[in-house]
Amino acid sequence: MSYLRLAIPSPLRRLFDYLPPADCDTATLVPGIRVKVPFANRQLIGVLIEVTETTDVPVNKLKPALEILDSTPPLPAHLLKLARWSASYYQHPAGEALSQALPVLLRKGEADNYIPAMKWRACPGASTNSIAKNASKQRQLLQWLLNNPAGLTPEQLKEAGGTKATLTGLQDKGLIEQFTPQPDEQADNILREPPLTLNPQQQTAVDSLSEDSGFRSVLLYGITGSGKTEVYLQAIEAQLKQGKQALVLVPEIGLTPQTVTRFKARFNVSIVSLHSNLTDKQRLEAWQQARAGVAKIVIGTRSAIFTPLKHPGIIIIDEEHDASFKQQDGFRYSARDLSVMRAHRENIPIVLGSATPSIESLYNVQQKRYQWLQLTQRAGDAKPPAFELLDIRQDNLQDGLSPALIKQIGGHLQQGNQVLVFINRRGFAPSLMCHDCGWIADCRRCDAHMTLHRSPAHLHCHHCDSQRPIPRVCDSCGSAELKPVGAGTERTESALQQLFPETPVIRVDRDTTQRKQALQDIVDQVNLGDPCILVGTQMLAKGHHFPKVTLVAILNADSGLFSADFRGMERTAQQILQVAGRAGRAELPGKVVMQTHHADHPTINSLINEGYLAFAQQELNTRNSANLPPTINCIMIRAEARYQGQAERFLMQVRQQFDRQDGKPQWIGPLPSPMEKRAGMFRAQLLLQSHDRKTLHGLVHHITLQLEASAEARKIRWSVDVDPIEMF
DNA sequence: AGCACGCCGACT
DNA sequence: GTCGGCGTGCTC
Repeated sequence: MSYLRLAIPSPLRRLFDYLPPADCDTATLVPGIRVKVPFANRQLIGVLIEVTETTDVPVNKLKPALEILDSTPPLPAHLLKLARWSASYYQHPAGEALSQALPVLLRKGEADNYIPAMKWRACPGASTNSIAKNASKQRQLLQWLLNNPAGLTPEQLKEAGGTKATLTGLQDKGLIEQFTPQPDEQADNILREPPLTLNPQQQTAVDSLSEDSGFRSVLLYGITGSGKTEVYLQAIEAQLKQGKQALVLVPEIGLTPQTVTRFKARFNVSIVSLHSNLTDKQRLEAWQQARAGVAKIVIGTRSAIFTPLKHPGIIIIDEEHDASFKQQDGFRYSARDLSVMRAHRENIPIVLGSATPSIESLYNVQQKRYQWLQLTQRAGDAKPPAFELLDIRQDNLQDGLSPALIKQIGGHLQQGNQVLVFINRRGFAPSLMCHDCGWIADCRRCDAHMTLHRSPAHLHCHHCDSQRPIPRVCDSCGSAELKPVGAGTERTESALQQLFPETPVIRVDRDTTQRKQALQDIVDQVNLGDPCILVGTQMLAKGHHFPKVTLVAILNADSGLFSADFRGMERTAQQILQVAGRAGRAELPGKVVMQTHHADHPTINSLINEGYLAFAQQELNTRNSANLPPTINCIMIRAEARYQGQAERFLMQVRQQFDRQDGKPQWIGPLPSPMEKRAGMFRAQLLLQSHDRKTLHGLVHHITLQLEASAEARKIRWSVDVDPIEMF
């Protein structure tokens, strides 16, 4: 008798055996296919791990599977293996990890039958001359098709302004036709526009990535404006010429239409972008096109790491330091680290690119695990920005702005330039305080103050999203003297608008860019070039170029300096350089002014005087001597529970049960999380560290299996975070 | 994680 | 009377 051993999407860390469905020839079943099964009182989609002849479960407990959903596995064998490996590395139940590697529709049991989409192309010998002069739409569309001999999808034509009527019109004239693209067909001209000329450093990088020597992991350090993207494009070009595909991962906010446009402008091949507002159906189709080899370039965020490629050629991780490559809940994998593993297994090169590489990746270079490539020259005559630390200890700040800064902003505006003001806080003010008794409006579900918003007016907790009206009087003493304390983007915006009434002040944060096109409209408006002040958060720091900005002001440069998280310093440095990178492009020299209470802080000074690499080396030394990652391996066990102390007590029991007291691995905690109460739950954490990864992982594997079986552990929510990047 | 079962409080 | 709050148990 044969049994089906399946991975089921449930939090249980084991496989489940089933009887084959009636009249099923088990000899034809391949690992990786999906099987619909009854599980408790519902139906789930499992993935076949193996067909076995034995089972440890009493045979009368086995249920028959309901349906075999695939004849061939949706996920190719090597990705199935990668997904299983990552489940074990990140200590997550295999069934859930496997399920997350599939597009949503396949998880739900949808058929995996890929019908290649028909494309349009111009008929041989077609020319715009045979179109009537007044049929400008048809003329335009035919010209566009003539420029794209590889053909265009109906979606692409719609984007270009093609309607059903224009297409049928052209088809009736025998000028265009529909055809089924062949997956492996090689476009004659891969390039749509000629590549840019490379400087020697870029050339070295492209050459190194194009040589045909299989797996290589490369850290590409490229300062802002040094042309990293051009290196990516030409490295991809080399792969496309060999009929291979490229996978490009970008941070969550990096996947903008402009990013994709740049790739589409360069290449005459099918490019799919797995952005967040695709429907599940579109996502599945894009995934299938990549697997079939039709889509030559796949651009996506973290989850795109499991996209199958028929002819893998290269993987690129842009802004590799970005935290969004690590999933922060559930299956806590790092797409960046997994992609190195994937490239290794597929024997292809991988590029990790950044102007501010993570300390881990720099360490990997020093350990000779990654190859080092650098781009240190800016294109054209662009000069790096000049930094100034503005000591605000003695200053009377006006809505968070020092007099010296206001003066400088005025100066740059007067010269007809633009100013960017960076403040990493949304809302009007981070708190609302009673002037008479000191009471502060707090969130009822979190250990946090409520943020005051003015448009629309309300109190908002940025940790649990709860909202309430602004109280008219103090909760504690009844006084009406409630004062906003501190400044966020809204307050900075209104203060600057009052100071510079003639100049448009444009706020860019999550609240002003909710509408789909909003950010793009702002970028377009700013790049018209008229003087203006941009006020914004993170959003301003990534990806967008503002050539006319000559002054970047960072209002709270200190914010991450004394963070509870040891990565605070690294984050701060990366953020400063990211924002600074917005200024001083092209012919206009840029200046970065940072307001600080710690103008003599040695780390900040070394960052701005000696540069990022010198800073990073110091940081790495500090980490090394303090026994912190990346020189040591970490696993965090977190817990959250309804009552105070409950999570901490639970973790204390875990430690007592599993700490062998021999000092390896090292236990730190349990401790309440830095914000103990969040969204109504009390949280605690227990950290395990060791230089010996095998021992560490072995112990935690043992712990998770024990916890899963324990009745005590079922009363609270616990999770395991391997290689955590947020320490709370 | 879901989902059902089951046992107590406040509603039409 | 019963609707629904969440503790407990189970998943081949």
